[in-house]
Amino acid sequence: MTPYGGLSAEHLEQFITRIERLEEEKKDISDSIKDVFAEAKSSGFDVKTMHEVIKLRKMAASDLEEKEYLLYTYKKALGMVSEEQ
Amino acid sequence: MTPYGGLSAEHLEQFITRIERLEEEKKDISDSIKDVFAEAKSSGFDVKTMHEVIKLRKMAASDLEEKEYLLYTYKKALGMVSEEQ
Amino acid sequence: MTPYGGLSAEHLEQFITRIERLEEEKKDISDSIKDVFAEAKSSGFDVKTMHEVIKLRKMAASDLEEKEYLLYTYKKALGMVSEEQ
Amino acid sequence: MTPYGGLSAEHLEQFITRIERLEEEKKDISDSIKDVFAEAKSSGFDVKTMHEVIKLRKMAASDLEEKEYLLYTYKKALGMVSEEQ
DNA sequence: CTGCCATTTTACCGGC
DNA sequence: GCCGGTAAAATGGCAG
Repeated sequence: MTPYGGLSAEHLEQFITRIERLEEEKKDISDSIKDVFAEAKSSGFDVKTMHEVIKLRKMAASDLEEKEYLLYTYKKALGMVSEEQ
Repeated sequence: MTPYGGLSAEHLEQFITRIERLEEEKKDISDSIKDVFAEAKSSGFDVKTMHEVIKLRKMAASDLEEKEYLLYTYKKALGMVSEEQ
Repeated sequence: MTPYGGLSAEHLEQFITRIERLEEEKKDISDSIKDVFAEAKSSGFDVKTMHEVIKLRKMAASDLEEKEYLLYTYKKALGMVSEEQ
Repeated sequence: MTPYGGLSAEHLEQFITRIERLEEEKKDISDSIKDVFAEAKSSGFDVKTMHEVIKLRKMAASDLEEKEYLLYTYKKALGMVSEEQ
């Protein structure tokens, strides 16, 4: 059944409103992040490098797992591991 | 003066940590938004159209006209508009 | 039957290699497309609008109407259409 | 100067046409890739795993560099590396 | 048919 | 103020 007739317009309005509210909150946080970068910059740190560091920290955590997983995947693809492994 | 000697390492760590914390919060909100869209979808609404509507609501009237006019110009140049349009 | 014993490893390697080769070609073409857009941009055209136009050309007439109608319905539900529209 | 007057319409047409042509080629390649996967599948290989393998092969190359780079980046952020490094 | 993943597109932000 | 690259969002496609 298509959402027309009954309360659909209010329904839609509610969803839209909730989303727009959340997007505002999200924007506030983005602004806070910007502020922190600005503060760091005025303390003498290089913003671009900080971005790199953060990005790499995010990646670093999962990298090791992935590397081990790569080996396992190869073996599996070639039928070199038993099922329960 | 370069930020070296003294408290720089801790300093940097603090900035990075604050930012990472904020980015987590931001991600939580993004997830919430996704949830709302999913809920709307399972209520029968079309997610893509909802995105369009939200975008339009955000856009100021003058911007809209500008955008529409530019698109029209391009379509005309490519023969994509009929006479009565 | 699992693909193991005999030539499976070479077999897999061949498939993977063929795919990776094709993906490279695909990437080259993507790059070419980017180049053309860049060229158009430096000739003074608006890239975003070009994307829109291309999308519209791809879309069949009936799909377009459908899409337009759906959007109109949502806007109406949200009070975003004036009477004369 | 805006691109209107003179040969702009033809100009635009040419750009659009070139792009559409390239997109067709790209689609052909995508189809070829799909074919290879289908062929592999009917030879008994698991498509999902193949995707994983390909993805990981792409990542494997750059992982090591990244890890070393992370350390370097930290040092740099703290002013612990000299300029020419 | 649904959910997931890849790609593409858009927006943002810092640098010049 | 513009350009470039970087990160997020959105769309589309594929497997299950």
